[in-house]
Amino acid sequence: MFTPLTYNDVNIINMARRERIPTGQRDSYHHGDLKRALTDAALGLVKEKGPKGFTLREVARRAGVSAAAPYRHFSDKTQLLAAAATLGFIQLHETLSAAAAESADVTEQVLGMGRAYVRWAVTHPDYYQVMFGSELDKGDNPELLTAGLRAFDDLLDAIVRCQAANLLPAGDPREIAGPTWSLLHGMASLTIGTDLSHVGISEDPQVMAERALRRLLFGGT
Amino acid sequence: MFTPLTYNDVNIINMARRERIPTGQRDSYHHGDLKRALTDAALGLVKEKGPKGFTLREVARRAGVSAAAPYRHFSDKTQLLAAAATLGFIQLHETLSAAAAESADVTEQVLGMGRAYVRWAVTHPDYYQVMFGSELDKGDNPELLTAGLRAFDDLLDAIVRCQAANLLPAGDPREIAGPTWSLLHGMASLTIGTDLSHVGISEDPQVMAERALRRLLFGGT
DNA sequence: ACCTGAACACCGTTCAAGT
DNA sequence: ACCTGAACACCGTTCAAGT
Repeated sequence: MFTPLTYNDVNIINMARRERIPTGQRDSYHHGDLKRALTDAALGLVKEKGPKGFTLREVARRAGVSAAAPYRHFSDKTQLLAAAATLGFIQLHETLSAAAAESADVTEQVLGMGRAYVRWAVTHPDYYQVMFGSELDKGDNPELLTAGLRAFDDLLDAIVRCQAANLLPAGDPREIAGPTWSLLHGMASLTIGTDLSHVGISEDPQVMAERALRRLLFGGT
Repeated sequence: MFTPLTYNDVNIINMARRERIPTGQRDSYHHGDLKRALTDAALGLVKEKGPKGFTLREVARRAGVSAAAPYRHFSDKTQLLAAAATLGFIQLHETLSAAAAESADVTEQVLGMGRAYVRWAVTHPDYYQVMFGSELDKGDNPELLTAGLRAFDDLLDAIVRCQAANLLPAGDPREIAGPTWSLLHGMASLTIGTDLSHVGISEDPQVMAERALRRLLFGGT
């Protein structure tokens, strides 16, 4: 709605949807899709060891390729990480829009998206850390930026629907989306880092998020 | 109030308050305080290059010592980073308690703390990233954990004062502190990562934080 | 008790050379 | 056009040896 799909998005989305080709079935990548194999391996490595244990050489090893090969497809380590983060944002976007589609009540749509946001984050902590914790230069990577914008647009759309129903004050929806996203991101990130539990807060982040959203947006009790 | 000072805290706090001794003035650390010199160098390095460019060998170099020397004082790189993060939490705590002391109105105290929180975070992005972004095992480092708890207690105390004044619902203050901290942390962290501006939100995070806190806590408009 | 020197097993990145 | 091999300048960490 706010950011139309670009040609690159379509590529990325196709990339995400194409079925996985087991890497062992090819004896050579000369005619295969090494770029894809590398992002796949990167995703697996992030899932296994977290963004901290992510190594370009190990990714190359898993793809069955020399340490120098990735440089034909990514200018450096960060760009490969950015590709992984991009796929994460696409998954998050799909999760959010699916959550919004689950109810006809616009209020319940925002709340459901809030729950879905923290649920996805805490069940995919490694992706989430790559997406937000790795000081990726989003300005440096248009595909990553667009994928992030699409996820944000889900939130924005839900807010606009509430405004249209007079359940939220009219005006620039981003003024509402900013604090909303901050709340969700903060909860997700503090939960993943176990900071909340260290401080004696053990509540389910999903119910915590819903309660807080109710107060923040609709003045609920 | 919730977590009394331990012996270690006192050490850390003294460490933070002691005046800096220029490292060049000693020809040998055999009788000096290498541990202190290392944390000083670490702080400087974090400030210059961010947590990503933080290197144990470079820290040792700056302290004028061999690459192996730090291992007499820190079991590994993470523990030195944790020492830096600990000093960050002490600074944050001092900032927050100072902010709370600026007003007699308890409502204004929480709002002022909120503003102070995001202000400190965005003016010390490198510290903030070390404190929250570097997957430091807080359970692994009691001094870090305690320093973090002390900062959190500032928030908790302010909330308790509002409860006592019947401006917030009675009950476990942590149920209110959780979402509050999440909101502030989310705003700080998205601002530092420039995610908010990428999404078209350019509002001053301090005024954004105050407005959102008003709504979240006091049902303000 | 505290530090150095040298070593080990890794990194990210570059570049000539191969096919 | 795409990949390899070898090299470079780094890391974190360990450990015998020095003072």
